[in-house]
Amino acid sequence: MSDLAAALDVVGARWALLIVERLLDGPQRYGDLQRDLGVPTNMLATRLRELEAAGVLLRLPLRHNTRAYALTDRGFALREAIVALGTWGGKDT
Amino acid sequence: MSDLAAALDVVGARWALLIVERLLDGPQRYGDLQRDLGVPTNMLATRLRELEAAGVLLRLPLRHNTRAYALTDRGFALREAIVALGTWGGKDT
DNA sequence: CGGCGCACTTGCATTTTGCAAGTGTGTCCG
DNA sequence: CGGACACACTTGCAAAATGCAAGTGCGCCG
Repeated sequence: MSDLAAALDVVGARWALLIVERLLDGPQRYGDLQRDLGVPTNMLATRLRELEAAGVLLRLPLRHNTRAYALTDRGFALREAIVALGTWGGKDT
Repeated sequence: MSDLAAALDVVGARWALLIVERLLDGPQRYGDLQRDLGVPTNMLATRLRELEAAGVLLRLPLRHNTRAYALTDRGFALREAIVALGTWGGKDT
């Protein structure tokens, strides 16, 4: 399996890279991600579980039933790829 | 819609980036892509149509019922993003 | 102790993906 | 001339992913 295929296995699913992009700005709570990205709640829950299992992000308990999601080092390492893709998507030519 | 979302709209579908990666090495024929990537034939046909419509690649007729697929400039511009993702995917830490 | 906000889960409908088999067409071999 | 073949797909259907809407559990605040 190529390196690219390995990467897509982790962050190739729908919404995954958008979630990571949002977390590049710092930890976010579930409701924030949901409202900012417009992602369906069940998909968000599923992706957060997968990305946590993949070591891309982790859960920070805040209060009782409130927590934040933050990128790990591995997660922050996606910044270059995300910036490159964003740059490409922004060019209309 | 963010730049990243715009990019994923074009190359976010399954197999799309793998097809583009393969074409970075130069034009390839349908059967080559199919065998090299192991992508189902109906998905390959669909993706090639979408990527052509998006201006990422184009069809080069070779002979009778033989053609090659080659990246456009817009397609080659994905190289940086693909390399970045591949690098990320290759790191085990 | 009753209602609220937050972080989810659950139950389907819809869409996407995948497998396997079939189609059309031009070339090659006899 | 005719039949087998390679190539580039298409088609039919099953399985999996995605999406919508409503529901659940649980501390907290009044």
